[in-house]
Formats: sequence, C-alpha cells, structure tokens
Amino acid sequence: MYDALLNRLIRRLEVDTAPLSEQERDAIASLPLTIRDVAADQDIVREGERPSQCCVVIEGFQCRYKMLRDGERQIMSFHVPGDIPDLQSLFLSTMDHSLGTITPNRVAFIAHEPLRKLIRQQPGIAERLWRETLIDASVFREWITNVGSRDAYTRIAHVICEMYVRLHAVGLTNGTTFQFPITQTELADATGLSTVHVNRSIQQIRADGLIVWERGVCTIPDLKALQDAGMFEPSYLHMRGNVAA
Amino acid sequence: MYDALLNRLIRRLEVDTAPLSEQERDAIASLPLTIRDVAADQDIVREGERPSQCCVVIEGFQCRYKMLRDGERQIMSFHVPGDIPDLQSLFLSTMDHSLGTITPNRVAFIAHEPLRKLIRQQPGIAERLWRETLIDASVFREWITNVGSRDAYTRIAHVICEMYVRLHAVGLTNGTTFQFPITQTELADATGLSTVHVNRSIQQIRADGLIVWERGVCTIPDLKALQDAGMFEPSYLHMRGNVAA
DNA sequence: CGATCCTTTGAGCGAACTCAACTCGGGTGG
DNA sequence: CCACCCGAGTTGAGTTCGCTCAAAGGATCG
Repeated sequence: MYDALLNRLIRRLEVDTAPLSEQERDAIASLPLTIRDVAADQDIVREGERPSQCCVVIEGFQCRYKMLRDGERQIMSFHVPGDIPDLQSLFLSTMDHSLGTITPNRVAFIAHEPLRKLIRQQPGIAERLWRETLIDASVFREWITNVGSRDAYTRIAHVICEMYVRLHAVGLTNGTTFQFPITQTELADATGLSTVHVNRSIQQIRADGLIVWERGVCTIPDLKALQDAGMFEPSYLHMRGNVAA
Repeated sequence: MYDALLNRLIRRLEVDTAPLSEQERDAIASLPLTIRDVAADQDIVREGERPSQCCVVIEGFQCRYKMLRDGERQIMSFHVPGDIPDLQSLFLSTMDHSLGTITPNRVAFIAHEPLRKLIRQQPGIAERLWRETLIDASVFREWITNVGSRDAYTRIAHVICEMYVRLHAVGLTNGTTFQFPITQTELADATGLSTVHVNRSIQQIRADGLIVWERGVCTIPDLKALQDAGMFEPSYLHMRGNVAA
C-alpha cells in the first residue's frame, strides 16, 4: 500500500489513543486499494447512491453537500488529505448527501468488503475508525452551532480556523500559511450566507488584519486573534496533543 | 434487564438490518444497568467532563447543547425514548457538548467498561451501535442544512416533522398526535432563531392549518402538507421500512 | 392564589439578502 | 500571440427577514 498514505492513515488513527500494534498496521497495509485521480468539481458519490467502497483523500480538497429543492447547495463539511469522508457508507447503505471534489484530487478507494473483514478481525481498528466517524459528528455539531449562533464575520473566521488546524495536523501548513483553494461561493454555501455577504465579511476580516487570503493561499498573521474573532475552541476536533498552538 | 427497555433497544438495533442472534440478545440483556429518574432541566453530562457511562433514554425528552461565550445556547439535537445520546463518549473521552433533560426523565446508565467488553465480544452489536452514531451524524448534517438554508417557517416545520417521525418509530404517537413538550424558547435555541420570531412563525404554521400545538400536545392534520412545508425527506433518518407513511 | 415561566403582541432596527453591474486574471482557441 | 471568454471577486443600492426591547396576557404549580 502506497507508503505516504499508509503512514498518514496510521498517524491519524493513533491520535489521542494508543499506538497500533504491528499486526494492526500490517492488516491496514494489506488492504487492497485503488488509486485514482479525479478532476475538480466532480462527484465522488451522490445522494441516493449505494456505494460499495470508501474513499480516502490523498491530495486535494473535497466537500460534502446536499442540494435543496430550490437549487440551493448546503455544504456540510470540507475534507482534506487523510480524511475518509464517506466512511459512514459502510453501515448506512444509502447516501443521504453527496461528496464532491473542490480541487483536482488524488484519492484511494477501499472496497467495503475487505474493510468489513478487517474490522471484524481487528476490533482495535474498528474502534479507531468508529472514533473517526464520531469526530466527524462532533464537527457537524460545531457547524450547527456555527450557522445557528454566530454572525457572518465570526462564522467565516471559525471555518478558517478549523481548516487551518486540520491542515496543520496533516502537515499541510507552512507556519501559518496554507493552501486554501475554496471559492467565496463555496464558503457561502458552507456558512449559509450569500456570496455577496461573504465577500464583504472577508474584506472586513482582512481589513482587521486577521487574514491575508489571495489566490488560494491564506496566511494568518495572528492565530490567537483569529481564533478569538471566530470563537474557535479546537477541543471539538478531538486532536488532543496534536492541535496547533 | 428492564424488559420494555430491552425490547425497545433490540427493535432499534434491528432497524434496516438483520435481526440480532439469540446470543446477541442475551449479551445485551445481561448488561448491568442503573435506572435513575432525573428531573426536568438537569444536565446528564456537561461539556468538558469525561463520563464513564452512557445513557439510554427510557422516558422523557433530552437535548444536546452547547453554551456560547455570549450566553447563547445552541441545541444540536433532541432525544426521545430509545435514544443513546452520549454513546460517542465511549470513544471520545471528553464531552464537547452537554446533554440535559427537557422534561422529567427516566434513564438507564450503562457503564463504559461492560459496554466495551460487549462490543469486543459481539462485533455485530458493535456495528449496530456504530450505525446508531452514524445516524446521529446524519441528523446533524440535516440540521446544518436546516439552520443554514431554510427560512424560519420551513425550519420549524422541518423539526416538527422529524420529531413526529422519530416518535412514531418508537410508538409514541397516536395517529398524528403526540406529546411535544418543547418550549418555544428551546425550539428557538434549536433553530437558531429568536423566541419572538419562533412564536410568530408557529402562529403562521398554525394559521395555515399545518399543526395544532397546545400545552405540549401536537397534532398534524395533514402530514404530507407539513412535510412539504418543511422540505422534509425522511431518508436521512435511515429508518427504511420503519418510517411513518 | 401568588409566583413564575411560557406565550403573545407592538414597534423600531439592523444584519444579511437580492439584483445588477463592473473588474480582474487566467485559460483557450483562432 | 492576442482577443475573447468565463469564472471569481468586488461594489452599489434598495429590500426584507429576523432581531431587540418592552410589556402584557395565560398557564401551571407549589
């Protein structure tokens, strides 16, 4: 199995818990994978489908979303390398939302069959994967709070903080600078705001010196200040010991 | 083990999957339980705590919520009999939110220790419990959509539809009438609206003949109409075959 | 039969929305 | 290689949905 991916997966599954045993690592390493490149703005899996595989992000950004009757799109999460965004399909056979790429992606597919076998044989891995889905759920809860209780400015600052911390955790930051190839329209769909209002709010955040964000690259001059502005507390990410200072 | 509770739990774990084996049922039945009555408006477990047990709702309503710095409360889900609202604490040691009662409750506590042992011995049960937490996550996603993309009227109608369907699934409806002991303030905290606006929206929904809701009892004269008004599609509840018509 | 919580109503205000147009940068095809 | 085109970002102006503040009715419960 693809080495960098394997290491990233193992590192991820060990966050805030005991290290995996040799046997467990081997079991993961021997999972059959299909690596594939996917262009930007493509669906990996769509609402209503019954996928027979899970997807691990190797490179690129993805998002989960639902399309509403009125044509509106609600993005419910962004996904970055190391994430397994449709792990829930292992036990919820029909997708209740879609998963799509934002940028060009490299992804690894793992078929449900061998994965089910793996978790039966290695309950320790099952529990860590379960834990991953529980962290997903925790992030969803935080997003409910975000769209339900915070104003536009705070809401956007919060999402940026989250993305920074998650990217940092997988080594995709350089100081407080990181690739952030999300359009303002996507950010609007994620925060439940109009693009116009997102634009004006971002300008305000920029004017306050909290971010520099141009052409898909974002820098946070003062992380503490941005976290305050976004009412951001990383505990909901359950990355203890692995959170950016 | 408390018979009614046991049957409810078993029925719940069998929704949309194969029946449990005799052995699995016995394993569940032999779990040590502590039954307790809890008054209304009490916390079962608080953000920041590290619980050593899970809670099964036997009677009453609960909600998960977060308190924000500014004193605002965001409710992220309601819970009804049969739910295990803090199951995630089995693998996420620190609570990222609080769980409290809305009405007086009867609850059963199951200590983490025997539960962990059970799921190691009975992977089939582990997977069904995992599935429960995945459905939770699905509901959270729907709530992100609800607060992010729908106007007040639709949002409230949607929550009422969800509660109806979930209560129906556990046999707590009588036709389309059900106990719905949520205050408008709680509904406001759940939908990210002000109580005043919730009140006016409810009056509108009432005036449109979609609900009759007085003194904690709600009737839905025309379920289809309310579902349309709330843009409600029950698929996200993953109750196939068990959904109210 | 108060006390208290919940619901309801009125009035003014403001955050976020819609619609519309303009700019800018990068890609592409003639 | 340049002109065009298209998507993303930006700006302006007017509108609206939902908010705040305040106070008055109901219901429920010691």
